[in-house]
Amino acid sequence: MPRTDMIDIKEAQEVFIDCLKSRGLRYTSQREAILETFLSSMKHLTVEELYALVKEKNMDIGYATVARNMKFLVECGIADEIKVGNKRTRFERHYGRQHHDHLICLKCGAFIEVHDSNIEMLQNKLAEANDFVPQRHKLEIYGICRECR
Amino acid sequence: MPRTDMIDIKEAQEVFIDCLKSRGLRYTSQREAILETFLSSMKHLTVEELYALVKEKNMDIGYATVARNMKFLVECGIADEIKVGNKRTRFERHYGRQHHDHLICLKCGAFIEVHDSNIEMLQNKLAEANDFVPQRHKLEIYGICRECR
DNA sequence: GGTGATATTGATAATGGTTATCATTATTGT
DNA sequence: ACAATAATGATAACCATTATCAATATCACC
Ligand SMILES: [Mn+2]
Ligand SMILES: [Mn+2]
Ligand SMILES: [Zn+2]
Ligand SMILES: [Zn+2]
Repeated sequence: MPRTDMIDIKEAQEVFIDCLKSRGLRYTSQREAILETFLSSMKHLTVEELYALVKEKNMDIGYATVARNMKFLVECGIADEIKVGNKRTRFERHYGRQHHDHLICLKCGAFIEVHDSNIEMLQNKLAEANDFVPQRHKLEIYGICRECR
Repeated sequence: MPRTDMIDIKEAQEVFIDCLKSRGLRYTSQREAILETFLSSMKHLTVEELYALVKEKNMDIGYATVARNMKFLVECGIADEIKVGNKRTRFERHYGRQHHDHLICLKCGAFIEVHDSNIEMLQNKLAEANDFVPQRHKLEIYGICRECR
């Protein structure tokens, strides 16, 4: 694991601990394991996948605990939810990252991260032109990735 | 109801009938009621809402029949599915309309239809730059609409 | 360190939307 | 009319998510 990731995890840990404290909540060993496993993976994980990863580290943990705490990570700004269709919700790191959108492969399910500030700018103009105050958006392009062709 | 909508419904009816025929399926009174009610509404409807509308026209019909046939309408290119978060799937007319995206109000749930060909063009370039063959996309901007401010 | 208050955990049940099942009814072609 | 096939609709099954709650762990305070 590269050093920068270690530093990121330490920082995120502090953010998480502060966020929990401000709500009268505690930083438990389960929460530490979930946070570290999540941030180390660098993938777009489901609760089930993360649950399996935490258990691999000979950590005895319950599915509900993982699910519950991923919600807290989202509320604390450390994780983001990704909902595609009716499939299981996935989570990705949010803290320390910039906004991005996704190209999603219909064959292998890969998430390719992209960003285009021109598109973002035009989106804001589009909202403004409709007297609409934008708060967030979701752009997903579905198709076939390089490897699947 | 404006005349153009009547014509639209007649056209869509033919498309639906042809699509059903090509699959060895039949055009029933329930399917007619679902199609006409759906196309007349001009809204982004859930199965439940459409089910209620069909029943209002003193049509005795089952929920499963509405749900099943909305799937057929999608497969026949007459309707489009809209899935936002984990909320119930909504349907809108597809046949005879051009592609558009949505501004979605977080307060009242309104769907404002928008289109920006520059954004669409940039999306295609973005996909191409990543060696990705786009097939479809979903752009949703969440915020507060004019009426809710 | 002991104590009472409060939060956490994890097994399991409940929920809610969607889809499948299947006996009954309707339609079709001959 | 008959046999074949599809459609319907009540209900059950499914599945991801969320709620419940008894048992356990942690905290603040003395
Ligand atoms: Mn991502
Ligand atoms: Mn629309
Ligand atoms: Zn792929
Ligand atoms: Zn609104």
